[in-house]
Amino acid sequence: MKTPKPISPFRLSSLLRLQKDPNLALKLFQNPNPQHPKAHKPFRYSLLSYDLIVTKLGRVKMFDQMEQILQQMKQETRFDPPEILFCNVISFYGRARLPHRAVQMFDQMPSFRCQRTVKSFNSLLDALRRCGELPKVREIFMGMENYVNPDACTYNILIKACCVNGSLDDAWVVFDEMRRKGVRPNVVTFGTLIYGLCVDSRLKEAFKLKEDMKRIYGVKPNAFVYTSLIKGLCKIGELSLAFRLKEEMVTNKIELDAAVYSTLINALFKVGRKGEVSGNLEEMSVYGCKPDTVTYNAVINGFCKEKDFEAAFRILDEMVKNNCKPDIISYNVIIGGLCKEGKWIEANDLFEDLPRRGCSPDVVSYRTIFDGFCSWRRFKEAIFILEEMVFKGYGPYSASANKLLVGLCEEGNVEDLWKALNCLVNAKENVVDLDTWGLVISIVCKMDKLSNAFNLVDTLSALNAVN
DNA sequence: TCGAGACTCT
Repeated sequence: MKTPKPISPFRLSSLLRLQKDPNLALKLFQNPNPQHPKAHKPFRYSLLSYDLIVTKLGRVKMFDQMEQILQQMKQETRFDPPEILFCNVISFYGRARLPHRAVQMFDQMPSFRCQRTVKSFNSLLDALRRCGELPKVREIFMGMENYVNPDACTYNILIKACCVNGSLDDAWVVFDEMRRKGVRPNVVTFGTLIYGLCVDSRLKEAFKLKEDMKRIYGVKPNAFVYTSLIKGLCKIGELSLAFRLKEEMVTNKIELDAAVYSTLINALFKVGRKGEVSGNLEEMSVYGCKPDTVTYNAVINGFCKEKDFEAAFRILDEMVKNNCKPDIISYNVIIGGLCKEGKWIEANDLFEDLPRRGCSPDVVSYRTIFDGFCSWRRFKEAIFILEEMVFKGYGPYSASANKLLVGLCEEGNVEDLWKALNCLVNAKENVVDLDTWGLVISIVCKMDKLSNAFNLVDTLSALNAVN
């Protein structure tokens, strides 16, 4: 058999682009020519292939492997890596809540022969904002003017930080400073401010700003601005005004997107107008926007609230058919709905089927199914789940844990009570309230030998140590 | 994926 031709650096990039599995992509990158072991000169990796593999690894949080590739890239002398690559790495760390590593990457950039502009500063600011490191955001912003000129993006990040923090007044201070420094606010600036106002239910001000942005600043509102306003109107039950706003988008030739419809569909279900949902879904295709996972999730949620699980499962099938992958939220909604109705067998079936469906349960899935078992007094099943979730580092809702303990006390089931307590000791935070403790102690003392009461004291001190 | 949103659980 003929040995295949060795892979060229150019070909490696296209193969990396096609490879969806990050582990396989990494293997491919590390050993592009398994058929030609060491017979050739060192492989001349292109900058593009570095960029592709770093992005792939960063997206799935394979940070150790990503750092290794970065070190390898540092040794390359044939090119200087572009700033955007590091901006991406910084933002991966921000999304993964690893502020230290974001700062580290920023600090190391010069050693990669890469100059830092306002873009890297912005990436770092946003990463720190996501991690809630607001004092650090402030500190870096104060210092950055010695190196670069803050741009609109910089101020937008600061405004966002204020809005998320619930301090809209501070957001206005930043907005004023932005204008004083001669930086023109753009559509993101206004979008962020309007979003903040809507979340705070200050709709009057939000609508005024929408007018001002056009009239005074010459910035046209976009779909993002409209969605915030529509959501704000839905929240106060003004659905007809919300729909009128959607019509205004059509009149003003602002492209409708799935988010607008997800918001409206969610609101329709909430006020019991589910009959209008399918009409809206049809209208979406008229405007050329396809429902996405969030839209479908809103529909699934609506059906579950109506206890129409058949319809909910039908939507799951429809998603698959329309090439729209259900995510963990889609499943959590159904599992939660089933649990609420006492259909814990069906809920557990779906829960256990998650891996086969290509979705791993998250902390919400565990808490939901655990609460379902506790509410319907399926204590054996609950303890089984509790063991698994604590092992994974997830903790239950406090109310569910208390339901379990109280239930076991009522049943006088000291053995299972013991098991549950041992699990809860290993949970990250103390979720058992004082009244429940009192009950547990009195039951154990009454039911069991004194020795267990001593053990219980040990358990209690272990919990206190955790606290 | 240098900056903004819509869907689940508290």
